[in-house]
Amino acid sequence: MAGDSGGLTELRRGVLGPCVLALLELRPRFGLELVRDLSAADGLLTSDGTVYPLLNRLRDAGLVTSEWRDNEGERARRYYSITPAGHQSLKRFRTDWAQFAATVASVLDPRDRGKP
Amino acid sequence: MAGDSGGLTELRRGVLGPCVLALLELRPRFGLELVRDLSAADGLLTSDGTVYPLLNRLRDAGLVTSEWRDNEGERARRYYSITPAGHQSLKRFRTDWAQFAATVASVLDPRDRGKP
DNA sequence: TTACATATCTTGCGTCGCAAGACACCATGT
DNA sequence: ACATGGTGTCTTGCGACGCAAGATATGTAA
Repeated sequence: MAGDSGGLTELRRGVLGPCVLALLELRPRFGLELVRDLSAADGLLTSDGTVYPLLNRLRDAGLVTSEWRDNEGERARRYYSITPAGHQSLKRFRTDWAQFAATVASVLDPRDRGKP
Repeated sequence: MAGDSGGLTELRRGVLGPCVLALLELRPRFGLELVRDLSAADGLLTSDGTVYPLLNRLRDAGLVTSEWRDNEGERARRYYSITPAGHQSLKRFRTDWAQFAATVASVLDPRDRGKP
């Protein structure tokens, strides 16, 4: 159960998808690049085995598209791009997340309830 | 997949336990009372079927204790109290959560990350 | 050749929130 | 007496998803 240092793994559930969308909103990226970017972000991700199924789910949901790019002097890599539906989904998640995080913070720290 | 209004269910994973601890930190409560309190908090919880297994897990982990109280004029109810280990776990989660929420917010909303 | 890094993808597993339902108790109404 | 509805605890089956580990393929360097 406690493979990681605490229950942080469970926290990542449902967050990784939107985070991928947010990264793709800046520019298209390939799979391992996303793994590196998310790992760099305070260890949001620990294994590439998480990302490829996740990207497939996002693609099946119509939130991203993928395309092989075989530029000269580069390896052939599959690049993912966000779709308009992905933009919309991300936009909605941003407000959902803000609300959710605020709710959790208020339960965790009831002092801030009344208001400063 | 989109049974609820978004993927909010997944967000609750790993958060409900600490939220229960935070409520028990204020005072002991019984199961259905926790259900009502968490439901009132912006729908952090939807079913009592979530809470009783969760309380068992917290008890097995030594984070809460439970005790039947049969006061006169009241129904017999099982009250849960937080333990010192529960306090410690909650304290740690508060910092973990603050860090995690900040990380997610920064990925979702990349402000001044030095990188084109 | 050997060895290692890069890159994509698959498999099996464990956790946990959820809906639905079972069971028991108590108060009230007819 | 009997039925009804609210309260309270608990169990079962399910589905979603992050993770570790491994498979495969290719490019670069010793």
